[in-house]
Amino acid sequence: MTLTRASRPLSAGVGNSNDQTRRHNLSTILTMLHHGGAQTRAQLTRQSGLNRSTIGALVTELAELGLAYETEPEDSGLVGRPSPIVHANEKVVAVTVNPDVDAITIGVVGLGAELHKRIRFETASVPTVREAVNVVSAVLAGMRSELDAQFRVVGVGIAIPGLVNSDDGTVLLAPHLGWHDEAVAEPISAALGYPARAANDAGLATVAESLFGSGRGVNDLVYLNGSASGIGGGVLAGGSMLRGAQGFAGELGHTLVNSAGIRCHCGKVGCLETEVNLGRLLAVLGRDSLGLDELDALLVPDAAGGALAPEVQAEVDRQLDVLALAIGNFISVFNPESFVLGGFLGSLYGANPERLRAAVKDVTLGTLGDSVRIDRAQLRSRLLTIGAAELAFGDVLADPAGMHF
Amino acid sequence: MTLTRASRPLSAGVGNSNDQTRRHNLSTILTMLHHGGAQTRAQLTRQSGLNRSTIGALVTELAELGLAYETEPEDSGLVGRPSPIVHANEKVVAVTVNPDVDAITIGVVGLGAELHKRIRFETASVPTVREAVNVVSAVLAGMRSELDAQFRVVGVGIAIPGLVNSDDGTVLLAPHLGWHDEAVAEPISAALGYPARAANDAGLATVAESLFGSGRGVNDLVYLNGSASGIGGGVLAGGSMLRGAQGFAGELGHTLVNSAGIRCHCGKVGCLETEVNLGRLLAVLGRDSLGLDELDALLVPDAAGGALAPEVQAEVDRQLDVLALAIGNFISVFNPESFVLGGFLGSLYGANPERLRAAVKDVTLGTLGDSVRIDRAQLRSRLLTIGAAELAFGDVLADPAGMHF
DNA sequence: CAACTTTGTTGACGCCTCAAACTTATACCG
DNA sequence: CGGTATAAGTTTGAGGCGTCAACAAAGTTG
Repeated sequence: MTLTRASRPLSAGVGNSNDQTRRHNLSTILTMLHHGGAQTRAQLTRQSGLNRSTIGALVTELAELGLAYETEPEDSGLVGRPSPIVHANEKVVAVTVNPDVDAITIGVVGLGAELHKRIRFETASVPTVREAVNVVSAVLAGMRSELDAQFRVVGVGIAIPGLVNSDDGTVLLAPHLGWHDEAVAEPISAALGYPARAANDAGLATVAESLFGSGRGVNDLVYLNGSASGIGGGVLAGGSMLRGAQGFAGELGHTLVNSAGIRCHCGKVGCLETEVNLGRLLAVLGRDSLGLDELDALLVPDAAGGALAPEVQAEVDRQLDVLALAIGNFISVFNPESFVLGGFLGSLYGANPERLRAAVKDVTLGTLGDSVRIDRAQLRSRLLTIGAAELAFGDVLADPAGMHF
Repeated sequence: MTLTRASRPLSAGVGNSNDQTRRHNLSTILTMLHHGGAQTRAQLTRQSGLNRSTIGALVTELAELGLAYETEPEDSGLVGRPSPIVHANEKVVAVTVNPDVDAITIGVVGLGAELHKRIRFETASVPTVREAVNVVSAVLAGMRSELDAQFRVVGVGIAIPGLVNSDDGTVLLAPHLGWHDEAVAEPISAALGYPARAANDAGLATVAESLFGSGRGVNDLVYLNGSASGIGGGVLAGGSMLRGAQGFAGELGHTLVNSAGIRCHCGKVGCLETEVNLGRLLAVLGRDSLGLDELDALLVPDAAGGALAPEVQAEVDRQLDVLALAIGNFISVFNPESFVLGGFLGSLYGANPERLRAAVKDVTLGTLGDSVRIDRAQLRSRLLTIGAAELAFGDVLADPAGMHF
């Protein structure tokens, strides 16, 4: 069972509550198309449990709203009248913004997570909010005519490497960008003329990975991402993201793993991200910086072509053991179905999967450790763009008929 | 934002979907009465946002179902026609079972969390599942006539100090009871003839405290309970309990707090419950065992009448500092609105609240530590009984019209 | 006591989904 | 090749539910 407290008002005052039903059903169908891909009307009927007639009406309405369209039935070879295929309209797009220390990535993503376009704008130095807004404005101005002609933009999704209050799109603290207590969604929205939302990048990555990557169909998963700037994460619990009171939940890099460790920039001692750390890996590898593919080539046995140097192996194993401690904690706390490891954590895992699995079993109660899956992230470079788009799509998906373009 | 994946079938095949609406609304109103206490129809109308007429119809239906009743309006002194007061029917009850090492507590709790009856049956030794079932059967047989005459039993809720698969009511492991891999809900249901559900006690305590105790109105809270057998907990996230894939989420006592600590029975080293521990407190107090009220009397300054002995103070402060580390972790992970401390953790906190608050601030990022509240649990001895009842009430609350008695 | 205010009650209305009957498009089979 | 079976889109009517508006009821205020 799921204990839930009384939900807030059913219908916000005005309007017939059958509208609510309709809205909910439209939302469900569009979400099925967006997350599950194109499907026949017959499949939608079966999956939703709704009536044939109702699906017909709903699909027609979605088509009229320009959010979906139908194509000729495929030659399925099955007996019976063929059912037309319903697609979420990939021309309905979200603009995504992903500011980083050395670049700002801007994307255009359609329903169904179709990546139409992506532009990486390299910056000379770490951008300020104002600079980021200017870059985004400029890039979008450049493709305005194309955007207007070919697509319908429903909103902007912004993925921030830091603590974001996702209710109002304000950045509380993004250490590596040097942003703190600044409104981000609002100026971007004002500059572009589209509604904008911002959220933590790792949380968005979790969403993306759970919907379109390794976590497909999983309802309880923990995503851990390792980047040069630390470890971020996100938790999907019972099918929905853990937000927390202000939307700051999921700072998994600041879990205690070593009481004798060093002090983290967060003020605590022995945080996961001070112990499991790209910098330390680079140090034993004798490198300054490294792309993810290069890292894989150096660490993953198959790719590395033989055994690792002893000091590298030792550091890898140490980091894996520490990671296992943290994962053990998360298992006790969340009891997830699976873990998804992204960024350099994926490479680290790839370097010695058995060691991590065994270490995790060591630190979990009874048989709990056996049932939990550990996977590498799948979405790679598209991850954040797709996650940010999901943020922007939230409103259309929740109320397809309520959108006014 | 709240990203949620496509919800499962809207209507489970059969029936008009207006039924769904009606069910949902009935559920909402009954839940409001149960959790929020008796209210006038006018209040229900305002809170729910539904129409006056609709509330009228819903209340009438709930009354016909025997789940609610109306009483004469109170003399409010306000202008206008007085609105009758609607009550959840407290004669609709759940039977609760709470097996412990030295006793089995059985309760009868009505809607509105009214505790009608509670019987503590002391056992000579730690009970087996079979013995527990027998005790419950015997106790219920004794009050069968009273139960049948005065109440309507909707189900049985069982609170287990251990890992429980709440889907099928099976105990995976309850270390202190010595139960493992045993069905519990099923034999009790068979013996009593009522539907039965089982869940982890700390999780149920969380529910109870969040609905009727310190956590009223809070949507994101972490509950931590300290007992002689360890530390359990539960997490309310976004208004619903964290369950995890198999329902084992919330084992907060097994969070790492000291890498140089001792090995816990769970296999890990330096778990919260090995460091923050009633046994250690008793040791410095020179006592063997202690009731909670006695503990308060010895630890809490006001009650203790002056300063604590230095070695006691030192141990208290050490445990508080360690607890703060764990709380710091939980803040990073859950970003809760408040913490509720029950059992001996409440006394520990009471002994030096400022120290814990200060230590928590020390280990949290930026201003996050300032906004989080720390409270002692309120429900005390009624806690588990009310929590277990909530488990049994789940079905009626979710679908008031669907119950067949 | 009349005016005012709030709330319960009743019946008309619109909307939604469903079920059933009908139509269409395909495969299967002799 | 034509008839039958099957699956699915389409059309139509029915039933249920919540809203709204008008009216009735039951208090307070001046």
